[in-house]
Amino acid sequence: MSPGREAKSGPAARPRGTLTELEGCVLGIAWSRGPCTAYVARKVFLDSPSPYWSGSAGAVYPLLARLEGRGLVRAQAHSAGRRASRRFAITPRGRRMLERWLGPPLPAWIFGIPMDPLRTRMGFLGALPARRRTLFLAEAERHARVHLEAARNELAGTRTGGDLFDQLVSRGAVVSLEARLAWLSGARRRLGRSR
Amino acid sequence: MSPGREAKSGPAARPRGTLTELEGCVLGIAWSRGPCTAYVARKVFLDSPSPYWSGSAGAVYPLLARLEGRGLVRAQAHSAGRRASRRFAITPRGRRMLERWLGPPLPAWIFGIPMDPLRTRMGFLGALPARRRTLFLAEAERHARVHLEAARNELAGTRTGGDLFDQLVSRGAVVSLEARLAWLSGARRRLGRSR
DNA sequence: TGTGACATGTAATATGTTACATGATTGA
DNA sequence: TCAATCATGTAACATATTACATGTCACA
Repeated sequence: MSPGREAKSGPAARPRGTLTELEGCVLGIAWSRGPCTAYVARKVFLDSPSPYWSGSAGAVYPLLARLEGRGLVRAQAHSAGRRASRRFAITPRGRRMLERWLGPPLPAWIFGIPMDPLRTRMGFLGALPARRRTLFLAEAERHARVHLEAARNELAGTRTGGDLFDQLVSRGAVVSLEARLAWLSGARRRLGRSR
Repeated sequence: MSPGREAKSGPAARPRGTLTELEGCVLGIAWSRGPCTAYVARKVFLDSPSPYWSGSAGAVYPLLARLEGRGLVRAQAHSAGRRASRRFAITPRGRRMLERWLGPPLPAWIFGIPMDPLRTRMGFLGALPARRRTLFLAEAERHARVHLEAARNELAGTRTGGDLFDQLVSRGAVVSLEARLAWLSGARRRLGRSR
């Protein structure tokens, strides 16, 4: 009945032959964009509306060095203009690892309830005076609408030009934000009634 | 139009007077459960269907020591049976910090598109042969149904006994899993058509 | 008397963040 | 020529994970 728990991808003694989420993601970028520089990979995160990864240089450059050390990408010298640079191409081995990371099978935690900092806070909202609770929900709903709008524009953009899987990703973001907005509205009504 | 980006809570030179998500959460637990031991706080994560935090001892014990050092909780000696133990009670200062963490105002990243490892993978599904893509979606949908069922049971449980905010949290998990399931079904239909 | 669950920690480790340093390119 | 942006890194750091060590309790 209960879906159960399993070790999640993270630091400290990570099993050999696995990838962190960020590593899998960067490897996927190297696959989908073809040979690309570290900065191009960073750009994906820097431009992404999802705040989960910052795309910080301190994450991406060492990560690509790590993937190179494991033989999952290969660096090619590449001179853009006068400046030396390196392009990372996925290797056949990297390709196999990417497929394994994509699954199936997938570790169980992947399917668990995704983290949502708003939901986390909702559980402790009783610690706020009623007036601030109302403000909390109003602010959350306002921002949720803005983000939903942005995600819908993004989806419209991918419909003309992006590939099918980009569309599905954008669609996933939209439905998740729609669900959150609906949930917030429900919470506001619920709390309004029980005031 | 675009919601923009902002520094997220994380390690390295975190601004004074802020809390990580896990710290805020544990502080909230100390508030909602009243004075409680570290193990009670761990239990919340260990028993939670959300895989985001493991509730590992190595996270929670040092975290509570940190909160104590900042004067946000106070440890009371407490002998359960013969064994010495410590109960952590939230202080007035901790209470104020909790309220600040809860917001409003909240940092912008809180409202961003939540992380979803399934959505991340969807973007690279083109790297799999069509047959494995189908398996991926089938497995994902199957697990999604199981988790949704569990979340609905959880929600039913909070309706009889839990407080209002616990209900809202459970409800949030349900709508998020419903949205994900609907999205996965849509993706399966979409990929089936374009085969 | 021993086995397993409960409970409290510590140690070692990999990760990703902020902040910084540096050089190239663009354009006002 | 100066500033801003693009681009490639490195350094210091806090965090949370796994794995381990240890002790207590119930109960068979």
